Amino acid sequence: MSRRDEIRSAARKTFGWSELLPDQLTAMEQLLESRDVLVVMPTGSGKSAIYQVPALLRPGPTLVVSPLTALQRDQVHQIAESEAPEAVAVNSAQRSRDSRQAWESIEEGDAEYLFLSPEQLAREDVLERLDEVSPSLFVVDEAHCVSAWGHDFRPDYLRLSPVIERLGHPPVLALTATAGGPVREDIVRHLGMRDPVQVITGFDRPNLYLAAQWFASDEEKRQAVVDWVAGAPKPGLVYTATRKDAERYAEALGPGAAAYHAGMKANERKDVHERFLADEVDVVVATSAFGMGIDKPNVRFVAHASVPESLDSYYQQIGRAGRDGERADALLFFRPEDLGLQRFLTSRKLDEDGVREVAEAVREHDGPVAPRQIDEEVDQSHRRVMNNLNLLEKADLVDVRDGEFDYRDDAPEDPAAEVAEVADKQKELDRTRLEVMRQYAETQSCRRQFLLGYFGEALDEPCGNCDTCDAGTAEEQAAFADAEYPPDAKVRHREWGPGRVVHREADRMTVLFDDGGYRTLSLPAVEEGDLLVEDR
DNA sequence: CGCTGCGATGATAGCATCGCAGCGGTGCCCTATT
Repeated sequence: MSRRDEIRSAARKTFGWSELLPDQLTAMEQLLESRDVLVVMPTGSGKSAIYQVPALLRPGPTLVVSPLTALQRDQVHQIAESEAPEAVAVNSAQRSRDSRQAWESIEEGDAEYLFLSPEQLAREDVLERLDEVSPSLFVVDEAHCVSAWGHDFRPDYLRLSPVIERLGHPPVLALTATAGGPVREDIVRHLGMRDPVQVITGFDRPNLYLAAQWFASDEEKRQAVVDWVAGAPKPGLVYTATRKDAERYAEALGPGAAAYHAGMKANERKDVHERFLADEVDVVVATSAFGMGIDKPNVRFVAHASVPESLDSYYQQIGRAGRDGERADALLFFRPEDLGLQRFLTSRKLDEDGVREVAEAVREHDGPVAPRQIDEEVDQSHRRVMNNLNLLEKADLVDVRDGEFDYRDDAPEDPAAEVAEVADKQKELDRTRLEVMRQYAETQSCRRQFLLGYFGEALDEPCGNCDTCDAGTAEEQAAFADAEYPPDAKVRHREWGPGRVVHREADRMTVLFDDGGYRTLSLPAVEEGDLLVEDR
């Protein structure tokens, strides 16, 4: 039996899937060839199947790293409803007895799928148990979290690579619905994926009507959001930047609307979530806390009452609309002042004293030392220690082998200058990502071309299903987009070096540079100063 | 970065303006109390 037949047969017998998409099949096949695979596919297109089936055909258990315990629970239940072998999770949200039983099932070979958070993988006792059971597949679900959260919010996401190595580098599968170029590179680098096969399906969601409205005053914007949502087909989602706004808008929208944010009690959040899925709540007004793992087909709009911090987040959030393929609206209510809040939220202040303290602790060990050990020695929160360790690694001040840190002999005693440089670079990238978000909001050209260009996908003609196409400005702008600098074209800048074209508009273009983030260049200046050459 | 709320000030009777401090998002985890 050929490998493909083997896969198809297992999919049919165990899960009852009579057909697999070509991309699914390709990814599964590569995993069985022991290749690392990065998959970027829309939610609802069967990403989970990509590990669920090959797991059956490889000898050991499959480890799935998942960011939320709620997601883990859902996945365990979903697998329990199929004919597949048992799935279990180990986390702090369940009774310790359940976790103990989960380990036993895995160790005895009864369970095939094990769900863990990255934080679990920072524990020595967990790693020792994993050593014993030798996972044969290492899956990172919602892999964009590596890039989105790893750099500050959940630093253990950047420490998965040593875990993978310790386990003998089983094939690594990274799954996500949203990842542009830099995010993909981040995932590959931080997971230490080896020559990964990339399976990327198109980003376009043609049934989403894209639009943005510009406001000068906060009051007008608020009124416009409320009026528009009141008249829009339901159900829908409204994203706000703050918890307070989520509550305020929910209040203004009346009884059909409910707020959702991380400041609410767990049972209230669960209740809103469930009532939304059951069509008992028309509109959820939420912060970014709402969304991951939500697969509701009939969401008719995603409105943003305030800009998110990047087009990556924006695309992720609007992607929750129109999964049924019917028309849905993605409307951004934009006010330039709102960018200030995002600037604040994404600006991480360098913890200079903390880095020094952590560096000192690492240096005091003559040989390599485990992060866990430093965590015990230094009086800082786990998150803070891990972030500071990550910074030392990024600044190249330590050698990291098998997950252990060794302060380099040739590194300066005081890490401050080197670490500041690395932190500044990250900050600059964040700043430029936000700037592209502003450009999307203010663009006169086809919004879909802009959005797809950001993800490295060229759309030859204006889409005809966005506000700038309706207004005719997209057509005017399109006339400028000659063949010279199409989206994704490689260029080289005198100062910033190599980069990729993201967007082209009348007399300016936006380029993502490997060093320097997103930059907008004036075309006359480029031509006059001979700043850019095409780089093939 | 920009909004909100507070108290002090000022000009003159019920309020207007200024300055300044505080706040703003995402979730693991595990521990000490009810």
